[in-house]
Amino acid sequence: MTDHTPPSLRERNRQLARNVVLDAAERLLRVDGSIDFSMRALAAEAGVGFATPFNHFGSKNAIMQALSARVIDRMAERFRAEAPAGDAVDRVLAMTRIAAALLLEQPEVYKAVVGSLGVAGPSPSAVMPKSRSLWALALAETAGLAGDARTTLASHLAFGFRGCLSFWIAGDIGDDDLTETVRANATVCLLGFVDTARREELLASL
Amino acid sequence: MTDHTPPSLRERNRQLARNVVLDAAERLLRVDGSIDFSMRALAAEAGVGFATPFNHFGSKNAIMQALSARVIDRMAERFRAEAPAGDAVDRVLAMTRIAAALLLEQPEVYKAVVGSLGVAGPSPSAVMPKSRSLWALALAETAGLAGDARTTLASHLAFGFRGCLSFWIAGDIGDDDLTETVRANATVCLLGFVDTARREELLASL
DNA sequence: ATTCTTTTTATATCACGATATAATTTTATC
DNA sequence: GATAAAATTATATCGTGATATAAAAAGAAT
Repeated sequence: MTDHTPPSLRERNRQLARNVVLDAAERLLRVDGSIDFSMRALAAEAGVGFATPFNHFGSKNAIMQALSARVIDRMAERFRAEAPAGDAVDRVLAMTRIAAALLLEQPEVYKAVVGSLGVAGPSPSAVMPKSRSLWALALAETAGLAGDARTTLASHLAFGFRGCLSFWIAGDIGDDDLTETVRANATVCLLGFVDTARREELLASL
Repeated sequence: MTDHTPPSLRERNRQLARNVVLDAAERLLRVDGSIDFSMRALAAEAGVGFATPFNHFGSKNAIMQALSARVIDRMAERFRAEAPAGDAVDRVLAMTRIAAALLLEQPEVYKAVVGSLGVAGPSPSAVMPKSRSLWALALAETAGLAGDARTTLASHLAFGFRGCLSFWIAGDIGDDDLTETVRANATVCLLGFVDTARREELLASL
């Protein structure tokens, strides 16, 4: 599946230049706390010409979407590193905690980054497959769920999480409430797929 | 609670002018199918000065958010008109159908409108209370659910629905799949709160 | 080394969203 | 009706994202 052909020098520099731009964008988001940095400032911060970020990504929003993909990668990375014990329920709840903790490390930055996904674009954003596989990772190869719910459940965990983030970004959910909200949301999704004893426990946690 | 003081002539004209702008924005969204109309074109379409929409709403995005509120109002309006029979489960599923049908009447328009909610703004968007009360309306005064789940469930139905819309807007969910997706999502949320017989029926519908 | 191709750059230009200002019109009060 | 207050307007201006163009630099191929 993965491509093992050695990347050419051109391709290597290309990826390097892309990361230079993305890192610079993240720095500017960090200091401004908002998406309101100019493409001229970005080019200057990255140490490249004004047109280069456009050549690589096509638009400012595409840069934000590329940053979004890195956010999901970081969540999966942390989840794998932590390797939470327990069944599928425990792992999903751990994922909500890990994901929320990451977002809350730099709320303004990640609000701007994740918020860039909700806008209509010319082509599918391809973020849904990434997000779904994040939750499939939490559900993977673990007991504790009824039926073959894992495939469909991953999607709906992704939907619910995304919805929580939308309201968080809009300011309707405060930073202090995010962790609890995403945990409760995942709990509601899981509730229909666990056995009776576990169900009582989860219900009580709502 | 509601204010019954007679609106002054000033206030009446103010509301009128706001609606003139919003209607014009909706027309432009209809013909362009995207948010890429200029504020100059909007002012011309509305028959007002260039600065007037800014005076009323403050920004282009605030205009889109005002349109979003009208969308939710329309969903509630249609739900009340249809007054679906059945218990809470039936009513929630009916709401998903009604909401999706409305959005699919003008997909491009509503993608642009709803998409404007996902961006970080200076103040809370106040859309979450509206959205939550929409789902509370579907759940209201109806049997079929365990515990006092209604209050919290309304929130999580709103989260899940919002998440589905985000992926729909991003193009990851096609128009053809929206109705089924939001139905399945609400079903997952409801699954943990219904009795055994109903649960089997809902599970089979996934 | 030299050529050829691709990429990056500087520069100019465009329409846009947003704001400030002052003139004008509309509404409320006496 | 005259006057004060408030809202709306036209106009000018600013920095922005995005694009086009041609020059410069970098890499690949012979």
